[in-house]
Amino acid sequence: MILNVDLASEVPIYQQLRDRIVEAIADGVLTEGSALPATRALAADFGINFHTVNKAYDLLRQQGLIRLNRKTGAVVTPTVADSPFRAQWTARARTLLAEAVAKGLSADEVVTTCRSVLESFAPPQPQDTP
Amino acid sequence: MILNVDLASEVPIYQQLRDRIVEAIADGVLTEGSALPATRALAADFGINFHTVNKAYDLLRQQGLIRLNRKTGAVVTPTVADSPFRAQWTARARTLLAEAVAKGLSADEVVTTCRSVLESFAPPQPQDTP
DNA sequence: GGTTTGTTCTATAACTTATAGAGTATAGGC
DNA sequence: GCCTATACTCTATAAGTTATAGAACAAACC
Repeated sequence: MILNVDLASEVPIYQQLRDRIVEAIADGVLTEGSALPATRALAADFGINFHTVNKAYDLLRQQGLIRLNRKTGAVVTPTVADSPFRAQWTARARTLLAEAVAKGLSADEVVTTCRSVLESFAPPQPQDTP
Repeated sequence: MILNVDLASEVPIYQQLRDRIVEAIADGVLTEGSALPATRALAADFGINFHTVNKAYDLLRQQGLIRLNRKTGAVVTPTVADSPFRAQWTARARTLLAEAVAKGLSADEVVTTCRSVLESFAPPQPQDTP
């Protein structure tokens, strides 16, 4: 798993880590049951402090995307989008979509962009294709 | 114009203000040439410091959505989504969309939600409908 | 028992958020 | 032309956030 984190960015490192892991889950790179690297190992990889990785993992745990175990480490868990999540997600989407529209993009352009991003996710897990 | 800002939220006030104004522009509540309230007046409305409003306006100016003048105040300007904006917007959309997919929403559900949010924007300016 | 892993605690420097007051520029009235 | 109202601009400051750091603890596993 390759997580692209920019240490020079103004976006907090723990947030970038969280975002990249969420994207990896959406991508299907990380599937249910996949183990994430140990906090100390991942921190060493990026040359950052393990507390920073800890914070990213903690956000993911709060969101219900991973489970943390003493020895097992962080494991991706199956999740269901509940009603509060949907409402909060829609509110955030509203802001992002508004930004595109305010900058003059048409609704169709925006939908097309979203669809193409979504298509780049989750390559259907290899099934028997006779 | 009613801007719904939550002073108790963990989201910075200036960011909420910016987001609500962007949404008002997308909504068509604020159109090209519309004047925003004066910083001190808006600050007084919310019972916050005018510097905080200033920061929100400054973000909008950096994004090219409004223009600031000494006596005229803040005015909504026509904008065009350039290539860097599109790229950066798509990257942000990727993170948000990934979150929905990671939480188990289907691509279709997500597209439908986006489309319905987009439809709630920009009631097409009243034209002659014979 | 020792290793590996997450968890917790305290501490600290640099940056961000929000507030505050004084200063400066411009439009319009006298 | 000068004055005043208005609102942007600069500097300062307190509180909170981000990232780092070291030390220690707890549980699972070999």
